[in-house]
Amino acid sequence: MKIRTRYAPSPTGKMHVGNLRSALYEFLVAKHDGGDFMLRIEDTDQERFVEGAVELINRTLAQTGLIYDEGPDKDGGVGPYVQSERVKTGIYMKYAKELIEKGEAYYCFCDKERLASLKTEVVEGKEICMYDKHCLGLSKEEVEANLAAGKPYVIRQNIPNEGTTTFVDELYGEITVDNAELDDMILIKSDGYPTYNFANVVDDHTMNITHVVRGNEYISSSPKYQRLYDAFGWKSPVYIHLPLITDENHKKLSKRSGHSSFEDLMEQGFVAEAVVNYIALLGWSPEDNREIFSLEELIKEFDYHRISKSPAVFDIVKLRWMNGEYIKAMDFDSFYEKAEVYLKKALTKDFDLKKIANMVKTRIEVFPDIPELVDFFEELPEYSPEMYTHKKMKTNSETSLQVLRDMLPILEAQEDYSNDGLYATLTKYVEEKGVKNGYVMWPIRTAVSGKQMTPAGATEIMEIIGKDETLRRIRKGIELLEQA
RNA sequence: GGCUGAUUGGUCAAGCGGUUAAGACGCCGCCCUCUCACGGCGGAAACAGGGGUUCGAUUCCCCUAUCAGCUGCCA
Repeated sequence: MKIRTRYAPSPTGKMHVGNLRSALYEFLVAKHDGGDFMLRIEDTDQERFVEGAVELINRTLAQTGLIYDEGPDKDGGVGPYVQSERVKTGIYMKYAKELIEKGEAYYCFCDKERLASLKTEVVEGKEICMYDKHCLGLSKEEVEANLAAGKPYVIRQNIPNEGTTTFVDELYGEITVDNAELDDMILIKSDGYPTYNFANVVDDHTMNITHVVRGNEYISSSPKYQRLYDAFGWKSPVYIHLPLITDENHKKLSKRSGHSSFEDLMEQGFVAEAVVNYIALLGWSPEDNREIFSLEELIKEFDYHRISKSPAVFDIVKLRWMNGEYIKAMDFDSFYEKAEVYLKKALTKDFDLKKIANMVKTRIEVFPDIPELVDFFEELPEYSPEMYTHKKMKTNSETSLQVLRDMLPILEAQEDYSNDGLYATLTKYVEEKGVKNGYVMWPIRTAVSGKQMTPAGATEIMEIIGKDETLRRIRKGIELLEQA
């Protein structure tokens, strides 16, 4: 049988790393087996609906390559399934009534006040209560009368107080709970909309979802869902509950913890492929030690049995490393395409940007790293003469001053300001003096860059900034050292 | 509080009764080198604790601790 999975987000905002990983795994579970992946918008809570959220979800899925296979669309294309649309078909109410007839659900007319009076214990600021099945005792006539009177109602699942319920998760195995622990959850709200709890079961069944892949937070309500499947006489799907992704403090990722939505990551200069690759490895590992995977390769390698059970910390440092790997692996043209805008943030003069881009390619992890790496080309920064002192190079302000003074006339006379030409000139001096390369290179590089570290050597820098600017900067260095 | 689950270096993780307990990120050192980075080599660093079961437990069971999730007419 063909595997069918779905990503079922509620449209309440941006997609966070945890959401994205759920979507990824759902996609991979299906695609690894040649199955279908669907998108279903769970918007039965009208109050929480956020304008534009559906578009955002669609865009994120498209950017990451998680293309869904089917779903209704006005234009004849493929769109997501939308629960609020399905409500109009009356499907949820129809099934809820079927449950009532079977005695697995019942009308409840209790108002807020009565429900509030049930609340007994307060834990961590939250009141805890279990519904007392008050309305289960209503006679058929009483129910009819209430209905006829137009009294607001909800439909609740009827769960016995005895016995246990068991469901099987592919990763966690058999999980059993006492029925007494299970509240008679609301299936249909008083506004006629189904709750997520009910809609997901009806939808997963009617959409022929074979593998329900979802976050760990649903594991404790799964027994209730299992009872629903059983009540309907439906075959339950394969359950795969995913471990949580947390922040560095081991707290569930939230919008407040920042920088963890896919959108934010994109803004921070990460590439989508790297993000997908990284989160694939948060909670799953391949058989071998490989870490770099394209989506295609993930599809090939992904075996859901290897998903781990314990929560994982989202480590932005490792993501940055991985992003750097992706940048290094890019061909130059596509790299330049993305790098150009950041290069131009720091450089306005007439530089050979491609040459500079090449220097920077192995030195950045995200694109926004670029400007501060190259800004000295544009303008020589203020720097301290102490920078001329370097233990290993055996340089200090005196030797540096000497080198700069010696080199100035040579560089003034130099016509060829290509990297090779300059290098030849400098090494000639090195040989004559019988010193180490760095003894000369360090002070020159310092003078022309004003920086402790640069993405290129002295001669490459000189080639970029040209003769006039080189000489200007060297004179400035001499001046600085003379004053010191 | 109750229920459910998780627990291998700082982090991601392999391991599925017998291993010198992989690998990666990060960190440190060395090499390369016109600085830094890249690349190469090496290093420090872990089975939460206690009981069992077993000839033998990181691996299986129980207890404790810690963490997390759930405990909504949210999903």
